[in-house]
Amino acid sequence: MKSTGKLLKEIYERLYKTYGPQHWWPAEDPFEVMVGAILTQNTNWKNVEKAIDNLKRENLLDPFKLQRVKPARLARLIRPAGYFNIKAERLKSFIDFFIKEYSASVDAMKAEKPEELRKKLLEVKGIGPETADSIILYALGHPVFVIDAYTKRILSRHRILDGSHGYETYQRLFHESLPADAGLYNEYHALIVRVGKEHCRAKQICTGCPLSVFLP
DNA sequence: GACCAGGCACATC
DNA sequence: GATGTGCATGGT
Repeated sequence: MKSTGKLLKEIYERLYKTYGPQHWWPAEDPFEVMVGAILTQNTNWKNVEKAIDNLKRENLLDPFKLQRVKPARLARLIRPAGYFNIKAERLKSFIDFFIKEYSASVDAMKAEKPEELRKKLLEVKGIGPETADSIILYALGHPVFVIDAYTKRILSRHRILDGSHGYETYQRLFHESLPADAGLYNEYHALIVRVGKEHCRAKQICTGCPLSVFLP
């Protein structure tokens, strides 16, 4: 019986050899990552890009401008990303937090200890564990592993961990199995999303999946 | 036309 | 603590 830690490392090696670097997060700067992290909740990234392009075109992709923009206008601009009313609210609540707590300074936010920052982010309405960790890893570069629906599905299908566990259980598994390396966590999560999109959708048998060699 | 996508909050049991 | 539901667009 192979240890889980070793298996997770082998899965990473195989994904990296198959797909190569994924160059995440696809954004120009940390603030754009934060906005994207909220907009991509349960939503295809292509739709998020359209919403972000709209904000850029209106020259609104800035904390202070977004704080001032009317909710109705914000919702209209992010419409392609879906759930636009609720996401407009979530963006607003995050931005209020970002300005109040860190004066909209990425460096100030980065100076916060990741565990403390995570707690604070989770108190912001509309930010759950995945969004918080996406911000901490992809916007700030701290080594925190991001768990998403694909991660759970893949671990479940490979009998590594069944689907009945909470977010932190999955995360702990990666943290205990891998070195605390932000570059590695960045690439691994991106690769999981890549293989998930191509081979591990909800109601799809994993045919031709590079991970099929690891199936029980 | 069904199904899905890089979740989260809230109600109810 | 588990389970169900609303939120919504755009691509396959």
